[in-house]
Amino acid sequence: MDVSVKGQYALRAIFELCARTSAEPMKIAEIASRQNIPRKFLELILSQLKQGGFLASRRGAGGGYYLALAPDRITVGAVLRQIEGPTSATRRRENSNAPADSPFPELWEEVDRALSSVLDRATFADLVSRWKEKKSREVINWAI
Amino acid sequence: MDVSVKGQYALRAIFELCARTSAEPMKIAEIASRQNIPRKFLELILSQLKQGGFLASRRGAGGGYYLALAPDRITVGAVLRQIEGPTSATRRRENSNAPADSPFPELWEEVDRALSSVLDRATFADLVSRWKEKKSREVINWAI
DNA sequence: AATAATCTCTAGTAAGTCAATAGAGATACT
DNA sequence: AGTATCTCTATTGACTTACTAGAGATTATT
Repeated sequence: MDVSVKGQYALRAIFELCARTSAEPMKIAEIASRQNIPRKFLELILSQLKQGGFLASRRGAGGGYYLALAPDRITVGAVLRQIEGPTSATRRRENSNAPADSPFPELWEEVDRALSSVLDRATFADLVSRWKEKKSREVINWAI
Repeated sequence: MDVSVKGQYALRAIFELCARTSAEPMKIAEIASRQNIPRKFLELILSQLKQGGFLASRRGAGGGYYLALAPDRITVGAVLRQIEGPTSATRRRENSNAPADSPFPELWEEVDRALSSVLDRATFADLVSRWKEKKSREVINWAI
């Protein structure tokens, strides 16, 4: 399971937007600096996320990107599929010069199911709430 | 979960050796032709699998590669780690410019556990037996 | 001992992908 | 009008991947 840097940037960008309380558009430059992502690179990524229906945007002064879906409707798996293209299992099936009766295709399907059971269940609402909870626990520890 | 072509070749090569009944060394050229793998490329792969302790070899006439471990002691996960290098989770942790308190590391650990629960449990003994079973079912269907 | 068969080792390479950058263009607000 | 912002197309340098070449080392056979 390799997540490209681009994919990680995409996840962090969406997380940033989900963690915001306000629904105001957020500037590319602000997301970039808060998440430490090269700004011009992030532009490409956000536009791809908009294509995928995860984000929407407004141009001009006061513009920026905002969520097109509620955080509990966005999963990590869906975002990665949008950014990283067709799942590896699909690609594997396409140009395989393996003997027709190899035992591996079934194994790859098992792998995909296992992966999907994690990634397609993980919504950004979950991530945000788990993250907030964790932060509050840390604060408590500091107090001790 | 991307398995490189090299990794797939490695799996197919080991599978070929595990599916053999005889313990005689098998020539690189024979594995290559039976599994449809470029011969010179396979040489590199087999030598790497030998480094990893999965295979052993004998040179000269009548030489070839043979298993260094019983099929039920070789897992798909172990082979892939040997061929593809350090697991992606490890690499991710190394050069991450993400904010320190991002929620993703935990998710990646979950992913790795899910993946490992499939790949580190899948032995080549399993693969071979499932494959033989499947082949026999096919023969029965032909007879109908 | 000679020969042939086989693995082994070091290099090299063409094509592709990845991460990032550049800069001009379109749109929206004030 | 002027400025702030997203949008689109192209380009680039570094790296990786899949593969090839060829000489060298070892073993079996005759």
